[in-house]
Amino acid sequence: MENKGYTIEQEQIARFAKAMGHPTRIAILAFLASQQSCFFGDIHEVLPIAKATVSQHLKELKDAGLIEGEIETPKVRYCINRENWEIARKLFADFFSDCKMDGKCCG
Amino acid sequence: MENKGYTIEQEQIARFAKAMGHPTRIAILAFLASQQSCFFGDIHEVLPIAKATVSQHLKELKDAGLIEGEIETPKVRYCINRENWEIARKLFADFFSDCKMDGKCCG
DNA sequence: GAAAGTGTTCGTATTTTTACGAACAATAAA
DNA sequence: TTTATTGTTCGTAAAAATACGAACACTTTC
Repeated sequence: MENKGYTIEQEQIARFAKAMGHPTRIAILAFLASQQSCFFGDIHEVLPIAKATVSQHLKELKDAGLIEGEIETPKVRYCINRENWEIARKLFADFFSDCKMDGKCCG
Repeated sequence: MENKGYTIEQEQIARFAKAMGHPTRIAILAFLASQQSCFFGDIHEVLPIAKATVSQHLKELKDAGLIEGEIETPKVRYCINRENWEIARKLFADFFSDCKMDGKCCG
């Protein structure tokens, strides 16, 4: 249960990054963000992998908080989790602007 | 060797994200970005893991293009790769702003 | 009730990741 | 030449990630 010396923010950005660390999951997020459709079947249709695998990737994105799922019988609708999406956007933006390098490496 | 239907950008952002998908590597990047030091020994000193493991994480960050290493006998200096850092910054920023959701999920 | 459509879960196999100590290489110092 | 210092590489072990088909659950339709 101990965090091993990393900050909460570092753990959080790593968790988001890890969830985004696979092309399939990036494609899923991009598809959902594009608002073309939110149904599992349509997501599966645009991906070159088995539905069981798609389901698995969706679960990871959900566990990371980037999306949410909701049954809409007989289909399942997945959505970007807007709140966490904004948190992630900000975390990454801040992370990348926190580079103090002004022209060269440290002394 | 085939890309499986994902775009170059999707593959690229996934590659960056994967490299950032571990708290230790986020901590390393933050440390390097903070310009406190660039030497392996100092990086190792602030982390709770064996030097072999630190070296391994550094290699992954280097392979992803986020940092670069240079021998400065008898030490080794690691730096943020500014060019790719900027590419990554932009990729993530664009990715997160590409969410078309205006208030609710898709129809 | 049987059959079809939609996804999830299970079991499994393969690969990758993470972590460590020990051994190694290279230079500098004694 | 021996000894320290600084990191990398090797070998290995354990855990996690990735992918698939088969089986399952649930509703709707026939």
